[in-house]
Amino acid sequence: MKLREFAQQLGLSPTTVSRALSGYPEVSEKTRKRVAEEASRLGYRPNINAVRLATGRAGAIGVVMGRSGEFHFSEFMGGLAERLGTEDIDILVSPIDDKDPKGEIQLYSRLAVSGRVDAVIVHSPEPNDERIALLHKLGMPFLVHGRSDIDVPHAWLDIDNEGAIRRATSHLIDLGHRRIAMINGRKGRTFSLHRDKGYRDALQARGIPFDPRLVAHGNFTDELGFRFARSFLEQTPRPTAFVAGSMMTALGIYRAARSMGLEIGREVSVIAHDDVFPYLTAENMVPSLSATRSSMRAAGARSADLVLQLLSGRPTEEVHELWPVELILRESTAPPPEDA
Amino acid sequence: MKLREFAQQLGLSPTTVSRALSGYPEVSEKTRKRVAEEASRLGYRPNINAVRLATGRAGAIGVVMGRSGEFHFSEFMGGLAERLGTEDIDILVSPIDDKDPKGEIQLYSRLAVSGRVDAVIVHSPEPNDERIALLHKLGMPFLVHGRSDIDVPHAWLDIDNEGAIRRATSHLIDLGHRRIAMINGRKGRTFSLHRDKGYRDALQARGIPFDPRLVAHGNFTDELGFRFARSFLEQTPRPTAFVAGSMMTALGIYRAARSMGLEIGREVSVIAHDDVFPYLTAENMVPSLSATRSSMRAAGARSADLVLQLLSGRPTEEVHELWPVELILRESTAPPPEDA
DNA sequence: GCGATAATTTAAAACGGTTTGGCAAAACAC
DNA sequence: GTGTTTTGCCAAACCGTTTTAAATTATCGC
Repeated sequence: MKLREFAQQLGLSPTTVSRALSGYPEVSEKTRKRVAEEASRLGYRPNINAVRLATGRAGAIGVVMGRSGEFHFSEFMGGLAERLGTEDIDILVSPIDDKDPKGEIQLYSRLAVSGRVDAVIVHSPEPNDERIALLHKLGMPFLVHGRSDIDVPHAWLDIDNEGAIRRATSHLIDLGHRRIAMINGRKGRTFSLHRDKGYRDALQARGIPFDPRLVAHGNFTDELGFRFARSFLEQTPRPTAFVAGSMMTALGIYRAARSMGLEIGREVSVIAHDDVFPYLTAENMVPSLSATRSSMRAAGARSADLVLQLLSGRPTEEVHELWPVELILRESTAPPPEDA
Repeated sequence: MKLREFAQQLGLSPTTVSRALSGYPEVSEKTRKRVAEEASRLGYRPNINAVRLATGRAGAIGVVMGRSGEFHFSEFMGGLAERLGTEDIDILVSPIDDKDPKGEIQLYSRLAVSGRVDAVIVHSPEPNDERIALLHKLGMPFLVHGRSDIDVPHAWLDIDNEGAIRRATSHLIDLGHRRIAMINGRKGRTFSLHRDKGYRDALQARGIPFDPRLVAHGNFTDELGFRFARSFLEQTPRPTAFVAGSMMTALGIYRAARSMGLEIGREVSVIAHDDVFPYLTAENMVPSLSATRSSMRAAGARSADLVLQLLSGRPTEEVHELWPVELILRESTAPPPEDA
């Protein structure tokens, strides 16, 4: 049913009906109520594409999905979708080929120009992120999940990676560890840099020299966790503790330690970052995994909120949110063995 | 820039330009080429919402995302997005609260009525799936990822769950196992039923009685894998082998076996289904995991293809695809120990 | 009860394309 | 050279809303 017919049945003009449904003040309460009732009775729904054309709004926000190791992606999306489910806003997913770094910037460009989204979310930014510069230049509203040092105003939601890793590392030092390895995320991403900084600062605060041979960067996969952990553990003296970037990395570290006959929580301590997944929990690992924790799903939900705020006019400079990260100690952390 | 202005610059009518860009035959090759060139030179792009309004097409396909344990979701989405990236079709993600089974059918209903999608993808169907009946009734094109026994024509893409599990189970029997436990997916889903059938048939073919105490159903989480495996292994006599529904389940089983001092690949054999994730690979587990394997990402990409075919008029009855599943034997499977 | 003001409602013009039906010009048959 | 097709292009109608500007009706002060 079209607006025209519907309005006719009500004995009103299309204008009034439209205003009534959109909650404009120029229509009397009585009329509004009648319109709302009849609409649900007769099942009238405005044609979404006509609305979008007329308003110039796309009614969607864009999310760019990387190709590799994005297991936290569905959690973030879940949160996003959860929050947006009640609004009339869609989520538009675009894929990006990780291997072609040029392609990504083009993709954002297309996304912005195409008018299919009202805003986009940028993930895993870099300190000087081209995408942010581009979106700002194009005037497309966007929220950064993470942060950037770039000299361009941008709204962001980030977790306190630096503080989390500083605390985790400090805790390991408190326990007596001196050789602490760090398996971090992809080089060049802001969150990796922040984590690096937290790690270094914690060491420095206790006068422990930084050893580049104990730090590795890479995607959050079980395989890299294993390979890096393995190569670190083959050094002499070997590290007595690990700080790791993800649950998958932690799985790899557990595996590596086990493959070398080392007992986690006694000979090797591990703290990893946990994004909180329903299908793999730090608490259930054996031994249970000490973790810095922050819910990816919650971040997704909040991101949706913030984007909506941006779209309804809240100034970019106001939208900065830094979330604290919990440190949860479990069995995988303990003082180093006597002989280490 | 609008079509009007663009056409004017070319000295053509909007009609001709529109046709030229859409590849209609009524326009000469020379003109078409000129239009295409100028379009990219001047950066003209049709307004997507105007196109959608005029054509009545939504230009998007819908995917409903469950809330729990959906770690394979991002892989499927990745495949989908990859294939759809080249088309002018968006992916629209809608969330569903798993706890409210009534909500899901309503969501599909809204999705279909709202006109925001041209087609939807239905996941993890049941033998008599309400959603399928609904979509058929509403005349909304849809592709089922999985299959249903329902008496309603539906296009589907499925993997041969039954055959895969039959082979896996048979292989374990060949190795000498007699007490084989099965940790399957959620009860009531077609794929779980198919796997159950494959399991039972394999047993029956060898005259091994079916023991309901060796079968469990539930979400694909590490935790459930652990709990079920643990309780099975506490039985006497205990099972000597496991067939499991997912990588996460396998992690749980590994953990359970280890927690009871049992060696996987010697005292306990395991075969799990592997959807192929970049961040967690069966080959890298210790011991490496024997698996039935089928790429979720490939299924996503192919699903996109099939949906496009449906939309361009291919009859539903023709769109049925059953994918064979590889069985890859690694270290986690071996003959049962002598004393078992 | 009248003019002024406020509260409602409406007709018509966007929004930016696609598509139908028609009309010249060019190509063809004879 | 005439009548018939075919080819290439165009004017106008249409898709279903929102929104602007104007018209109507209700309310109010006096």
